[in-house]
Amino acid sequence: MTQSTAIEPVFDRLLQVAVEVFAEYGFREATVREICSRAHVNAASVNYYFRSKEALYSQALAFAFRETNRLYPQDAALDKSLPPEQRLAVFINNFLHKLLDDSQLGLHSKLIAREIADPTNALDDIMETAIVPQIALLEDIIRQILKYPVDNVVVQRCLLSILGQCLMFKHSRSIIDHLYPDLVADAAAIQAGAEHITQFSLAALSRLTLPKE
Amino acid sequence: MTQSTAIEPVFDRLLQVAVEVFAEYGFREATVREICSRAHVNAASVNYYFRSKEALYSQALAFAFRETNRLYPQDAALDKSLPPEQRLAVFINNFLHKLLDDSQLGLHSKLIAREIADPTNALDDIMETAIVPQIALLEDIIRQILKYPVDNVVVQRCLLSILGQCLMFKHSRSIIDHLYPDLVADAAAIQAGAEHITQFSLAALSRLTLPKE
DNA sequence: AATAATTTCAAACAACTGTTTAATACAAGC
DNA sequence: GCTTGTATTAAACAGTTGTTTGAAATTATT
Repeated sequence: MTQSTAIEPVFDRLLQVAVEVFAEYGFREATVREICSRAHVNAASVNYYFRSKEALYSQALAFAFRETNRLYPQDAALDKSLPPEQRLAVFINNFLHKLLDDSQLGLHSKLIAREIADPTNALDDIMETAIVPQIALLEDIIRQILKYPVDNVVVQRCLLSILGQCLMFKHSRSIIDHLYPDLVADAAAIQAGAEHITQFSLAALSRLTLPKE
Repeated sequence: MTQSTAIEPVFDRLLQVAVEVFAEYGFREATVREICSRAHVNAASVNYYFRSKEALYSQALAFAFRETNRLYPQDAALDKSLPPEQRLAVFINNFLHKLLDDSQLGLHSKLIAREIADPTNALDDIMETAIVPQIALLEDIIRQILKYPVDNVVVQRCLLSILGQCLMFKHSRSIIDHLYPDLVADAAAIQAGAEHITQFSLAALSRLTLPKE
């Protein structure tokens, strides 16, 4: 009897290839035959090891989340002894690299971005375990930067402002590549992008702390 | 008697229904039969009036762009006699309403957002006519706000920061609905969101004008 | 080595896809 | 009337999809 945690070559190969293909084509356009072909296994293997294409997708999505958080842990951002401005810088830099990594990890985040932009039933399972904690972390950092107690809604809107700047690079990549191809050319460009978002956001946050007229 | 009937020609009905269905399901998952069924026409009509499903999609996408720009023209943002801060406020407010409109227009922008997040061949045609002018407008506004001549890259990054905050509401709607459902509840919430993004961005821009290191 | 359990495989299945076809309905013009 | 061009229709087509099947190959257990 096979469990989901069992270590089997074919099982693992299918999972990894599934992330690739689902990221490239999306759930519907990706075909079981393509996945099996790339994994060099018979076309019936998906239904043998996983129950169905949908179950494979669900597991591939969970796998992608696990991998991104394993390879880019948010340790430094979690360290509450650091000044919150620095924690924000680390968070953004980490997050952006996670999104734009050219290696296999880029595929992970591509799959995740697809799921967020066009959710399937699998998103609900992921939301609580993988997304909410990240959001809570960023919320905590923002609240510390704002210092003075502010309305929850203000914190939430600032969070969306920061997150939106980062996700822009993933969700609207087609536009960026067309308009400003140099902006995401290499690792240095990503670093520079992260620094800009950090500066932009810190500048905005520091202004919001001042009482307005 | 056929002339006095209020129903629109088959061609127009197909185009409108196509926007609906493509926005709801995406290009691949949307079926010709579903579109024809909702339009109450025979399944062969798509190939009769349009050449193919792909050609229908291309025309539906162009139609969606035309509609959004017709119903939410950027007149005020174009008015160079206004102070740039006010033009930015108008631009963002306009853009956000365009994205989050609950009416038929919401479908238009949903279709567009799909295309941007997961481009097909149809995007290239749209890019020059519909997207580039909007970008150029926003670039112009930002450059005026920054006052002092700055590197093009700085302007570009600020533009992406602002655009990203807006598009967040469209591309990551699933997350927002899950975490902060009240933030996009009604027209007032959208207005408040636009005001936040404007304040957030103006605060950041005014800080960036100061010489740093 | 013999038996049992598991894994692999080619083939078939049933449902669905976009598209084509060929017959029909219908209007306008002569 | 008839002809002509357009519009609509049901049916069929050809291809792809996820999934199932049942036999063969492989591995594990005794």
